[in-house]
Amino acid sequence: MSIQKPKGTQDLLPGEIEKWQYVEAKARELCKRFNYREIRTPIFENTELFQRGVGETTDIVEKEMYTFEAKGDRNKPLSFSLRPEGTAGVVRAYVENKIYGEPDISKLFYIGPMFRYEQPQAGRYRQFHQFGIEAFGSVDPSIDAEVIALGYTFYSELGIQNVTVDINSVGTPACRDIYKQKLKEFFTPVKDQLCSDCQSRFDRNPMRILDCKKDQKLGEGAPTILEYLDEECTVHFAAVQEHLRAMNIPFQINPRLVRGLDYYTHTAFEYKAAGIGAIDTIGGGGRYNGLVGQIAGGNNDQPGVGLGLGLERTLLILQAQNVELPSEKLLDVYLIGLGEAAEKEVTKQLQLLRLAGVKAEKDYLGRKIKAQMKSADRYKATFVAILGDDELSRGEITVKSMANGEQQTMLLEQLVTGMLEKI
RNA sequence: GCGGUCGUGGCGAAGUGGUUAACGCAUCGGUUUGUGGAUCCGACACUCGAGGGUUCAAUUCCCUUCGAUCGCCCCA
Repeated sequence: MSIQKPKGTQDLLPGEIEKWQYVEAKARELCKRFNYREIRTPIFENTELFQRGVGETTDIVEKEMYTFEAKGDRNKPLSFSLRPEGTAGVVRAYVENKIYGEPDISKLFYIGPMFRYEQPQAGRYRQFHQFGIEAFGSVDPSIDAEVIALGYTFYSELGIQNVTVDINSVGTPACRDIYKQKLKEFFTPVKDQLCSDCQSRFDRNPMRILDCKKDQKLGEGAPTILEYLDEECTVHFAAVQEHLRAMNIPFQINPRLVRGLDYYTHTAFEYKAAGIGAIDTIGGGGRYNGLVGQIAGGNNDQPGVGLGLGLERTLLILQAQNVELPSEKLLDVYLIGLGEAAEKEVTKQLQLLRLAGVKAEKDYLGRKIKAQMKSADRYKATFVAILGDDELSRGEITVKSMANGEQQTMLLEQLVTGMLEKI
């Protein structure tokens, strides 16, 4: 058996990659309009960064990281991990490069691969790609709303329909502690009836029980976090909604929305769309006040808010909704040379055309003219230019339109300018 | 980590315990000695994911393994 790609990874081949390029170009262009600037951070980081940043007890850190040892000191080898998400690395770079020292708030975006050791299924891979943004330095609710709006705009400008935005406030750690206590009290009488997963969630993270599909009924009537938000959190959450309404971003409040990463405070949100098997979340994010300080080691704490969107999921939804992405034609002109002298001239003209910006191609398999015509047709070339000995001797070339079959003769020396006019 | 389904040429897809593994698409060649998208003709799998077992005989039965896919958990 020849070597195969690792499970859960994929080769993006010509034919498919154009869609990726289009989607990524959309992301970059959108970020320009919203004034977010690109940042590229390493694909692996010290394992500790993710342990501290993502959260020691999250599934991601507990069982989904690709961690490896590297040479360090004899006694203390270094432990690195492939990044399972984008925020921790960006926060690290923000702190390490003292970007907080700049006068304005920092608005950054990234596009790149992430890695999680999980069982693949529809819309889930071990190497997947995210487009994400992070805004550091402001607690203003309008920036929460801006982040949500950027993600929503991304989907809508790609032509994706029926994306819903769920938002919630997960408060501060202080209100969350009170709420978790109340939640435990609520579930205590029925604790034995909870599923085994939820039994363990009861102690570790009771908020997750509300997410459980099996225990929906038991969770009915449970208190919501919104009832336990303090004054500041309530005001912030209301203001985020105001700004969303002002921007005409549709949303719904989902008090049961809990995210899988520990670092969120205040705003949490998810984008959902149907069409990828059992998966409906295509992106999400939230505010993470305190995370920067935690990663910086207590100094230079700065508030932040961001999002991460799954690119595979975006493409799957585009496919599910039959969205046609604009595609570029491959060739303007296909050159056919008949005979040795003509072929040499074709090589010369090919280069001249390419230098002039014309997408041009020729045959490299020694095929007959008919086969070359077919090849030109497959490439969807707009024109075919045929050069035989007789044309060559007159210093001319025959140019044929593949759309209507019309042919005309051009002077060889005018081929480049002629093609530039036609395309 | 657990469970379901699947694995035949570039792609799609039949098939059977036994000396030629259908068919369709695509490709290549010819019909048209310099012209595509139509028709017709022809070519194209020492081989049925890999390894092992049962058998006189296995692509077809059994086991293992790898992979794909879908789902659970969780998430992008």
